[in-house]
Amino acid sequence: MKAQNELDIAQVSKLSGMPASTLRYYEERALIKSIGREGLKRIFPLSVIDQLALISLGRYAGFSLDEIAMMFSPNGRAKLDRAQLLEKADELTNTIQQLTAMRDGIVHVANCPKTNQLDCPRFQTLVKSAARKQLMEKRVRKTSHHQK
Amino acid sequence: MKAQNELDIAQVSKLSGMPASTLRYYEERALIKSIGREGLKRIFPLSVIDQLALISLGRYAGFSLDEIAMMFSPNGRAKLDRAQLLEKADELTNTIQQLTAMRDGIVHVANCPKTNQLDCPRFQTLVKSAARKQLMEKRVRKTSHHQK
DNA sequence: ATAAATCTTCAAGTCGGCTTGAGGTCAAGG
DNA sequence: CCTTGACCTCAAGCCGACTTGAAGATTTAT
Repeated sequence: MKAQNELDIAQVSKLSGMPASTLRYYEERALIKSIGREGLKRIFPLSVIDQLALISLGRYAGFSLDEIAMMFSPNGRAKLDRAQLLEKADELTNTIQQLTAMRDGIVHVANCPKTNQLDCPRFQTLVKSAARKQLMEKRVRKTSHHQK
Repeated sequence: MKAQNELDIAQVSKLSGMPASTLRYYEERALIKSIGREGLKRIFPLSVIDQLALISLGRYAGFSLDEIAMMFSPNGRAKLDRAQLLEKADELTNTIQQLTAMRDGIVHVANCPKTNQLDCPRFQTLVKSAARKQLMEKRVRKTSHHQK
């Protein structure tokens, strides 16, 4: 007895690609809201799909769930703050630059004729700049760039 | 009674910028090796500084400690495998591209005149491609691009 | 009517990379 | 000789974002 613009958790899960456990967790964290219950079962509005896509995007861009939560107004519409967005963009630019330097260094080392890479001056530079950045930025990188 | 090319943990900590607890942890994980003890106290060879820089670099590039451990031969010299390095470089290239797309999208949204960003077609595209990537790659991104 | 499927809650577990804290040991300085 | 302080060990805790599992409720299909 569900309206055609309402979804149960299984449908949301299928449409969004997220497991039901994640959806419950997100609701607990107030990132999404179910519109009611049918018996015990949550009913979500169709709009939750867009919200979830936005959440994916935010996560992907490096926002924490707390940050994302703050981007939704109490009524559930997105309220993306321009300054905040540009700040995030800047952070991404930094990260991109560093990763680029890193990648170029790695490629160089892979092709470097020196038998012991530690002796390659360019490698040393790379190592040192990475170390310096770690110190300066106290960057907490738990990044894993591998998929598998 | 320490030779001039040997360091205690406090000196290593100061030179590397890493807390002593991290150094002990790295030794436990067999990433570094102390060369002996003076009483209870660990003595490290000077070369540990280079190794730690290399470890920083590796972490920064997204290697896990396990991966890094495998990059050191039993004698402690780095043995960087060319194929492995190039693979890492490829991963970085992917990450860089995605982050770049993300940043450009964010900047666009920040400047987009539409009042409700969800209505911006470009934003929708961005959101969708992010969602698609998450599904396809099952990328486990615990990345946090923020410092603080 | 009853069994199977699907949902519910809540607590606890997982992962990686450390940090923290309690309690113990040891070398040097006063 | 004795205190101080730098070091030690080992176990436990922390973080974020979920996942897992047990036990119960409800709906749906037979």
